[in-house]
Amino acid sequence: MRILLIEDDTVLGAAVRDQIAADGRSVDWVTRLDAAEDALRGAGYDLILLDLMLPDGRGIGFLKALRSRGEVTPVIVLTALDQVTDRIEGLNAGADDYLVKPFDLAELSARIGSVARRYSGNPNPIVTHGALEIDLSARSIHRDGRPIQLTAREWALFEAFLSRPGQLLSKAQLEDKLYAFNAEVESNAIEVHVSRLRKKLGSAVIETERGMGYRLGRP
Amino acid sequence: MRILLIEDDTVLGAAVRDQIAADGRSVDWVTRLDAAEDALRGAGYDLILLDLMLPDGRGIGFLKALRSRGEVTPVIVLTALDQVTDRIEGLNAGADDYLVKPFDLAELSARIGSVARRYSGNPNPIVTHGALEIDLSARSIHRDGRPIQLTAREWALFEAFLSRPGQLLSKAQLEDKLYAFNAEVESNAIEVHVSRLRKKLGSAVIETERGMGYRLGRP
DNA sequence: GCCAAGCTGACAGGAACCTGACGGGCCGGG
DNA sequence: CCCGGCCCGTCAGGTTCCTGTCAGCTTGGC
Repeated sequence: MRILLIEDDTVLGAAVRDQIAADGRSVDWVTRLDAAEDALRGAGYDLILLDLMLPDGRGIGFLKALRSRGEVTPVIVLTALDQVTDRIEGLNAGADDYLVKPFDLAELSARIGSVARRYSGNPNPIVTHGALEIDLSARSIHRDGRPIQLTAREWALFEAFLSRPGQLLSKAQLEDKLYAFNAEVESNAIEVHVSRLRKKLGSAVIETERGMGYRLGRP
Repeated sequence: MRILLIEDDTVLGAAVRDQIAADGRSVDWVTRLDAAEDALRGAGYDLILLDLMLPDGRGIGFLKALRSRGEVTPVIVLTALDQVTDRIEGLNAGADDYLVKPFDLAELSARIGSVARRYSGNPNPIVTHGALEIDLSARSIHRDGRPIQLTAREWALFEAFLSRPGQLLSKAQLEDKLYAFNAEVESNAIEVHVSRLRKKLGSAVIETERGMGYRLGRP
């Protein structure tokens, strides 16, 4: 498993690099986006850790450019706590996960392990859930051979359920996953997204635990 | 930490089970894949030890099926097949580690500890009470592999008993736990909820101390 | 047998949830 | 620069089903 770390803070970068190495994974560390471009040209990375605040450009634009040219390598964004809008923007741009600085290195290892399990090893990482066929790396879903298109928010929501099958997730937890911690969603946005997901995926996929939250139903 | 051991060799199985128990971890041991399926339906395992040669099917297929339905529980494969192709196959199928028989039991402990540390980020504490398996974070209860659905209030009540096993809880204490301080409950709401809980969980779970209150019965 | 305490089926009110509709914001094309 | 399409948060009206209350019954102590 090869990881590309894009981080200009030398202290944090070194700590992250050492942590990844201690987990037995291979890591390349660059501090600038142009260096990252060069590294990616060599290809072969399984995961990108991307800091959003860099000296020579905005990480968001880099991520968007990456996705727009069809790059599917999973990206975990590292962002400072106060950049709330960045976080939402990053999700729309195609990030797979977030870590808000300052983050626990053990947490980083867990997230990397999670991504690694989902994407690596298996050359064709198709997950099935009932009649649904889910390709996590391509972010596509099929049912009966027919493709189902999800929007960014819908995918993020569905992924939250997929990563913890059977787990009960409260609306507050889902809001934390979809939005910044303190981003106030003063309405029933989660309910609406669940409703839209059910319409696309089938009503039995997500179950409601009234008063407590939602969970992914057993296939 | 709950571990599911899938191993048909009774001598080796017993040795492994005893070793894990000696390490202070909880083990369930099954000898067939269909029994493993049943055990997993109850969910809540933190690690699976999987023998690849079993009487009722190939372990590889089992592991692939597990991963294809989104199960992320780490798996350590136990195999006598000391061949490169089998190792590669096992890892591609989603195994996290493997041990080639005959293996040293201390080595097994070390691998388990390693996996436990790596995945300690997503704890899934399972409490058992008699035939009930309770996952507090997922808010799910299983009995004989079958799920039991509780409402929000019923959970709050049951949690109050679980957090103080064997201790007598008066109705006033339970009311404080279930409702806001000044919420006036002028009726037998607690009695009603206890009744509903007993109907779902079994009548022996909660005992009545006439004139005093309720307590969680001995399993 | 009598009374207090607890149990449980039934029910109505309302909190929680669902969903169709709408408009603002963003983006790409013309 | 304008226009159309899409995504997404908000809102309102309808629906579901949780839950407190009550009444009648059972249980247990004396």
